[in-house]
Amino acid sequence: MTFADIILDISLEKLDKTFQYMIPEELLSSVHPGTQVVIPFGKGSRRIKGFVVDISHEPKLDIAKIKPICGVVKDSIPIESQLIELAAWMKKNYGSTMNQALKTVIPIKKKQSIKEKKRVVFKLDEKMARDEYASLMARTNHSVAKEELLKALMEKSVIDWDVIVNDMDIPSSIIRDFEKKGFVDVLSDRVFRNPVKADVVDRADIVLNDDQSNVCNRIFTDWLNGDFNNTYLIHGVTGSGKTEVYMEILKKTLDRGKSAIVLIPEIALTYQTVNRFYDRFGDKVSIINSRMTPAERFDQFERAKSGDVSIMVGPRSALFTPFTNLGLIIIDEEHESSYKSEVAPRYHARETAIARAKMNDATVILGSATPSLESYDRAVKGEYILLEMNSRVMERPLPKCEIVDLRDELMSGNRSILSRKLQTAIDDRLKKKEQVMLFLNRRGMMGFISCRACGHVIKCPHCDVSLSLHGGDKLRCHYCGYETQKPKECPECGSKYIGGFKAGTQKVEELVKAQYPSARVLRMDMDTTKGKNGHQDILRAFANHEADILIGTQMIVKGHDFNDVTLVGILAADMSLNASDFHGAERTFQLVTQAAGRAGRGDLAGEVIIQTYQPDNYSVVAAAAQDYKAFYKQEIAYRNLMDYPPASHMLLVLVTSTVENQAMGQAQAIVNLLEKNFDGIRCMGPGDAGIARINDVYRKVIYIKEADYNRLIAYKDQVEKYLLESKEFANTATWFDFDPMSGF
DNA sequence: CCTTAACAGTGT
DNA sequence: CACTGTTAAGGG
Repeated sequence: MTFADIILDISLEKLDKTFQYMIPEELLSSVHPGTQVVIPFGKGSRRIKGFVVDISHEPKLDIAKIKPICGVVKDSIPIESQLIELAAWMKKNYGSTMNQALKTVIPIKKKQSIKEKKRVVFKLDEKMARDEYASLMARTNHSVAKEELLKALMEKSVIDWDVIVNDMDIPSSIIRDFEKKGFVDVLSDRVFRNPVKADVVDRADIVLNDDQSNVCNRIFTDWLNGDFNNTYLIHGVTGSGKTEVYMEILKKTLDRGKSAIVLIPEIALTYQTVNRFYDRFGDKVSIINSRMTPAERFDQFERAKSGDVSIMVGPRSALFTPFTNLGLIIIDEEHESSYKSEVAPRYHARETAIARAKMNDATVILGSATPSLESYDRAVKGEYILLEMNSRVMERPLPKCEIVDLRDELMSGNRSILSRKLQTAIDDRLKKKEQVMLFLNRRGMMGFISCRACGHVIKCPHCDVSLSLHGGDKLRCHYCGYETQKPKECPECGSKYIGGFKAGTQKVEELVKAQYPSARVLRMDMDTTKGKNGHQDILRAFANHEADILIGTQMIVKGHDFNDVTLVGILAADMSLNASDFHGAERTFQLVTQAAGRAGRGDLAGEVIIQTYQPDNYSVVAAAAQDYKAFYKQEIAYRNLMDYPPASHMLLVLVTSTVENQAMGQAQAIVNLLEKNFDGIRCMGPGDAGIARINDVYRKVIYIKEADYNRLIAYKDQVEKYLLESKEFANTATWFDFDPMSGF
């Protein structure tokens, strides 16, 4: 016996529960998640349409109460079907409940968001109306409400639904009654919030350079040959003009009568970026962002569904724009970790975009100056089509990069955060009235230990990632749980200058202000950007040259072009390098490359100074040379050697509990279960998570490496099944993350 | 969401 | 009593 969970109207918040129906034998093959079906509903078993969201074999209630599905709706498959299918795919591939997946994919209409304005139109002529009124009054006990409504309609033949229900205090059932009797029609027109008004500036004058037109031509040729469902990776150096390429391809997509989704990292979703799309495509473009209310976002999706707009620009969640004729998905800055969801289902926008594109025979374009290793590897293997753009627009030269060895600074007695080289360079720029950006990468720093004399970093002997400091004197590996005492002196050179690297943007700001009292300094980090537009205000102030030096974290790397910036200082490239997960080198390369790309955007040539304790590290060297291929070669060798993604896939299982040994017990039980059931499985852990305790909730992690993604799914399914059955560690919560992007 | 059933209210 | 209006619950 097979059953289907069916949802009636997904977008309605109050009706978001599913109803179970039986699938008749003959429909078994045609019913799957996403299918639209006709079902008998309610007491009279009236026929209504619904969507299948899940298939199961156990009845949830008395089998006698379960009705069978009447049939499958064949023609005109609505967009919801597709999105539900996508949700089912996400559930399977990333692990979550079907409900979580559905909520990710389809925004719920909140009660207050009555975006429909209904009008009641009177259909009776004067004579009929008077007759009806007379017969109503002639009744021994006439209905006051009906009388009132009839009278009102005789005076004014069109009345807003809201006015009748709220102001006149007449129940909606009476209007429905009138409608059934044919007295009135209920019409509804849609009013959308926040419609974009913009004029198209036809910029026919834009001429693409050779690289740019080669990329466009390649894709257009494929399209001409009817070859739409490809994934392209555009690898273009910083400043190579990827956006113009996107514009051309978008235009062609619209010409084909198709719609497009453009994903941009939230942090780059500034007024400036979005304006470029408005300028080119006017009100065919809509955007969504995280500051919008759910109702506003819902409206933008509705506009897309109705064909009102054809291009949706937004962060990860814009991927689920309900376009019925999707032809193109662009993911800009493809390597950004914000494309990975932090909540279940922990989907990656890249994979999910490819899955959605497959359903629509659509094209996916990934763009980056520093592609993720996963993507580049797939491009090298031919899974994606690699398109390179090596020249910068206007032939601007790449900035001059210099690596400064911080160990030398220490040896010469300079204990400052700023190297002597950087200090003189800043002096020089201040004199010339040019601008300086100082970049401090603090994220992902989880208390690694390094030697300030020789730069040696203490690593796990089993996992080759940095060990983290715990409780002052213990070092621990976040992957396998390996633990050791913190050494008193450097095991390499014997120096006693060994410890954590402690410096925040605030400290740097103080220092810079003290050293350059005449300079105007701006700081940009989590603290200074709390306000609604804090972000933009600071960037705008800096762009207007209201400050000479901008100090910040990753935030300053994206968004704006500052023409007067001729010096970029990267204070400690090691910070991200030694984050305790295997992405360290990749992230460092990306950050240094992107930060360096900020210099020399205008007419003046740029200079970049990279400070590091590990000047020979390939990620620093390659970034300084803006040489992605060299970096890729080194890094992929490391990943292959250690069997980290993309060489293999990884599944992270996180077990949390307020009781530490509950969490540990559950985690151990999961490992035991998997090792018993799957021969040769490679489980690491359980160990403490990177942050071992948050708000008194203990966090234990298990990592599993496996080349075959489907086997990882099988492991997850096995664990999920066990979790449903076992009650031994009831006080714990467990979730999964496939190919995690950040440490835990 | 829509339907229904049960309950409260009203005029004669 | 006959009928209408109101409200809350149920739907598989």
